[in-house]
Amino acid sequence: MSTIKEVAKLAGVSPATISKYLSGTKVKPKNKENIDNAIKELDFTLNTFASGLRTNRSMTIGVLIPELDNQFSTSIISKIENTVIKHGYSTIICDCKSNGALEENKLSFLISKKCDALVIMPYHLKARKIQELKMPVVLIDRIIDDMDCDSVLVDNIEASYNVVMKLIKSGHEDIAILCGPDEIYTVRKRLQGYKKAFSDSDLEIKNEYIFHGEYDVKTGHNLTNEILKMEKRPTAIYATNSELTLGAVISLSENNMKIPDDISFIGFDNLDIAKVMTPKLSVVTQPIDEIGELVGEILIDRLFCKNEIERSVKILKTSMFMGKSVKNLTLKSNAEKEF
Amino acid sequence: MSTIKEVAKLAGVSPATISKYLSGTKVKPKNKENIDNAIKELDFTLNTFASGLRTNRSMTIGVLIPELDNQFSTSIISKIENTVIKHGYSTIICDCKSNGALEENKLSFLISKKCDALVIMPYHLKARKIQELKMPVVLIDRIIDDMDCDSVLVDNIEASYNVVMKLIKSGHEDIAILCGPDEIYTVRKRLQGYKKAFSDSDLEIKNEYIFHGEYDVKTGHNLTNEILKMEKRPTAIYATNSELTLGAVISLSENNMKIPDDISFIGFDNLDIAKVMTPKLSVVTQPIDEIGELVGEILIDRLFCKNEIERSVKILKTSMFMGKSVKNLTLKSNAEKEF
DNA sequence: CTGTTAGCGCATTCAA
DNA sequence: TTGAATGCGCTAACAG
Repeated sequence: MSTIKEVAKLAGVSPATISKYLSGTKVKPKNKENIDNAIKELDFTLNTFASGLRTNRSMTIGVLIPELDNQFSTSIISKIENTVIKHGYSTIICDCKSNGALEENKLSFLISKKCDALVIMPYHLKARKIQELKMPVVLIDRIIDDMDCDSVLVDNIEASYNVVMKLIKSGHEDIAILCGPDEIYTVRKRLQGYKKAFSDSDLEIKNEYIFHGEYDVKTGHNLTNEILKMEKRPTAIYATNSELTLGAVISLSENNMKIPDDISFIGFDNLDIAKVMTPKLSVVTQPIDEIGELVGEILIDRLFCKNEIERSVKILKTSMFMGKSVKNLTLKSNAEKEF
Repeated sequence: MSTIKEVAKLAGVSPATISKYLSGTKVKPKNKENIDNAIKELDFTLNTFASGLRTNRSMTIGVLIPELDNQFSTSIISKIENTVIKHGYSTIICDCKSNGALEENKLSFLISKKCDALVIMPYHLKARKIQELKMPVVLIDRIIDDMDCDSVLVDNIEASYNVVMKLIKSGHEDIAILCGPDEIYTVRKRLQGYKKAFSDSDLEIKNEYIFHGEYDVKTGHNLTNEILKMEKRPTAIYATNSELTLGAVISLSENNMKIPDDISFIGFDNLDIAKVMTPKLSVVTQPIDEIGELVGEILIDRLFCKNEIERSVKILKTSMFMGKSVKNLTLKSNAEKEF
């Protein structure tokens, strides 16, 4: 590996000039040419250790997520990368495999790598742990009330509320909801929206229709199997994330339950299969691109403006992809309308 | 951030002693105690920049994969992490979003981060690029013949060969194969196995049944739609990776094609849905855990034994998960047997 | 616009 | 077993 010194010698200038040139300072056109040639000649790249040691910056952004194998996370990461790369930053991605202990390990790792900022989609991470961090942090999918930390998330309560209201308006009262672990912020919020819709409609919330498990395919599958065995089976199922949705759909298909004739269904997240299934699945969709871009922009703001910027909490709206997976129970005629 | 110097002062020893202690050298029991206390007291961690600058090692392993959102990749990464972490190494994961240019960028990034070794699951990366790397590299899913580089992969030819033989023995002669882009090593090998099975069976290879596209869900979906529109439709479809399999299955379901009655099907990779679909899907399964562990072990060997170790090329066997997605055309009786 | 100087925090000599 | 001295490659002050 060649050093700045060697480049300097070859280009006939001082090492400091090379360093400055590399960080954007103007140099004489002739020097520029010489330097460029020397760099190419020696195949020179900055030693990130030395540079980091001096500046205490790594030009990297750490990303900590619960699961790598999740389209929601990876799409957002993709967008974040696109944004920050324009400003010279790269990302280091860590997942904690939905494991609380590993989550803390990985957080330490990102800190030890001297990331300049972090993006965290918390799994079990305690608010206090996040508060202790002495660097810019942007949270995804979670808000910490008494903390000055940027957040980007969707209005999970409203998302669920809209889903359940839609079902209620279609005549459903027995609506099962598939939830993840209660420790996760989005799980609580999505359930909250479900309950609110019932309250606002003066309907009873039936706890036997509220199901909890992991945020994974197997859980969606098992819980749906359970539901189908219930004596008083619900007329609709609402799955609150992509894995639960996938698992539920598989179970329904296995059990020869036709959507929406035998049971109505609304899922969550921008799943490939939602749009290609027959009938198309109605799902809550999150503005993934917008989330990723916002996170990227907030990061860049924080990194470039040392001066205090106001805390930025962005709560985005979800939308619904309307398939044909909900049966309208209020239409008693033959001309039953589905949407 | 505290430094070794501060720890040294607090512990009443010299910085050098701290450094040595941290890298495993024995110290007086009393000193050990003092040092431990001081480290805890100051919440000290090594500065990776300074340490790296001095040693030229980062204790990290770079992992470069085509897609983050792919269970095959992420499961392997998971296993690799489990292995190397025991030896003090961490991983930095990069994906190139199935984009050749990005793949080279990310490779440069990993190099600039001074990774001590790389694991690469190549997308479009040229063999020459890999050869130029001045560090241990373990390839997954690819072998480079005239290069002294460790590889771990499965016998892709055999995997396909077995699939197609199984179909042929069940009386199928018109077998469509869904392939990814021809530039990818596994794509060529899997097609090769397909062709070999035909040759060995003295059957004609029909090029109209060989389909190429991306390794993604949409391609699987579109190609299968195409197949179903063919005048002379094949009696079986073989999808050569997980995304193609998923896409194909969705298309078949949309088109009300019953597996295996209307068409036989064999997929690829350890898909969640394969085992829960009705009927269960027959798929080629790769020994993911074994691959990950082998890669991890090879890495550790390379990193700890500077002396030349022999090149390690591990070619693992795939197996088949036998569902009920293949119809036996040779049985003309009512008692048709499926497997 | 450019060069000189100094030191970031650590690991490694070498000597004790 | 420990400590003093040195320099890894770079950047930031400062002076020119």
